[in-house]
Amino acid sequence: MSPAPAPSTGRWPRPLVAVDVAAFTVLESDLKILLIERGLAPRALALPGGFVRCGDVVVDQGEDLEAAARRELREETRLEDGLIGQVRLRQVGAFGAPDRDPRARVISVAWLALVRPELAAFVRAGSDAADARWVRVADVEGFDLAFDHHRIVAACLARLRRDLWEGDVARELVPRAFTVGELRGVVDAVVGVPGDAANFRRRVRGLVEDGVIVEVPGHRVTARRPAQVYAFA
Amino acid sequence: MSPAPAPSTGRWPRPLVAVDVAAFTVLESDLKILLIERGLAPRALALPGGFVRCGDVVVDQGEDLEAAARRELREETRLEDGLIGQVRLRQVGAFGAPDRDPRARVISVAWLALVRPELAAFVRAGSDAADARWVRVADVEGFDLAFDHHRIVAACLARLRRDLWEGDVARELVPRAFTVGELRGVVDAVVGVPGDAANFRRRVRGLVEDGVIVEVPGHRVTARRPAQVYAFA
DNA sequence: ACAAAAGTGTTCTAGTTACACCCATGT
DNA sequence: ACATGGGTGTAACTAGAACACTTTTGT
Repeated sequence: MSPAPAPSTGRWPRPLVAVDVAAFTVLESDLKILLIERGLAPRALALPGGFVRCGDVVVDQGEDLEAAARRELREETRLEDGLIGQVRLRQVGAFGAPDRDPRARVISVAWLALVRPELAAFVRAGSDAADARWVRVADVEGFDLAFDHHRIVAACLARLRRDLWEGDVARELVPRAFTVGELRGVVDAVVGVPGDAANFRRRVRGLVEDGVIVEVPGHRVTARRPAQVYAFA
Repeated sequence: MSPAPAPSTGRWPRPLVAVDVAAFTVLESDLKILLIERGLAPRALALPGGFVRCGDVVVDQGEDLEAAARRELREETRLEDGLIGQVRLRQVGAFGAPDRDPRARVISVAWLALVRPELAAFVRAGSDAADARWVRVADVEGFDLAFDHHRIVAACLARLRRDLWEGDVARELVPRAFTVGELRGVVDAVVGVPGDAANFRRRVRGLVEDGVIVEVPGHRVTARRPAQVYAFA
């Protein structure tokens, strides 16, 4: 709810509040997640993230949760402001189990981010990160992640798969212009197993009829037969 | 993510972290939500909730977020521990916009709770609440709620409707034993508009065949024709 | 010519909707 | 008898899965 006895002062012990971002992309037909190697404290692989800025708490209450997530993503990946602005963030939930960070009570709000493959190439380590790299989701469980980040990744991944079709998640993982085959490749990568190409095409045709996707003049010239190019409306 | 420079001490300004619970039930064919009249500070209607206990932050990090929500619900409704234990809580999300509470930076984690009508009758105001009452959801937008609780209510309501069928939400809103008509009444109340009775029955029959619902020996004797009684498996 | 991907068509099934209808019972 | 809710039947429509098939290109 909110304070009542002790408003601004902080008579009770307060937790730290952080944001963590699970950024996904599709590269080389594989669903990948962005992990950073922490430059500080527990030197392990982790999701990009950090503490929410609270200002001085009296005249300035600081930044929004989403703004914090976007800022952390920007700082640790060195993606420019303009590029990060294109990335939409979805809140997945708060993780606040008591000893998730043994050093202090930290409650973390997890965010899901979808990054276009074109942008994904630009990420490089920044600020608190010693390294930043895209890791195959299939390989993640083999890694040793900091804190409860394995749980957070699992939750974000579930959310991503759940919202694949509704909530136009796929649109944020393909280049602006794409062929049906490319879109199918992305969806297959997210789902994990390939689906029927014919049915997929039908589904896309439905989206075209609904105006969600529009046909774009050109044709993509591939190694094989050229395909019609589309774009999200 | 987590601390690194300043772990336990709190070098940066820390926010307060609260939990708010949107508890729903169905009474008199209406979907209702539990609101309390705050006994403290901003004297307005609000969701039951309060601050997360963080222990001393060094040897004891305090309680889990869900535990905090359950505790607040128990304290402010005076429902016994055993009864509250039956209520399942689902996390809806974190609300942390900068000036949602003008007095201090407060980040609140919202929880959705479903309460059986049998239990709903037992709630009465407790601890920080001057009053506690069940309010028709349809009437809520007319009320003046504390902080951003209107937003929280909207999010929880959306979540409730979304998960109505999957994630067996309905089971937590009906008495242990129920007739098809009663179950339909609850679902209709949540959805807002009544559906087709015949199709609903068919759907329930499907659940029976799947073993989700089982037929219970007795018959309910109503004002009209007695109906078969069912229970969730 | 051949492989490979683009693109079309067809069938089967299951689920949802809408609506007509009978049944049992308390008043 | 009759209104009311319990309970059944059915036709129309829709979405999806499975799979066979043709077309177009680069090599």
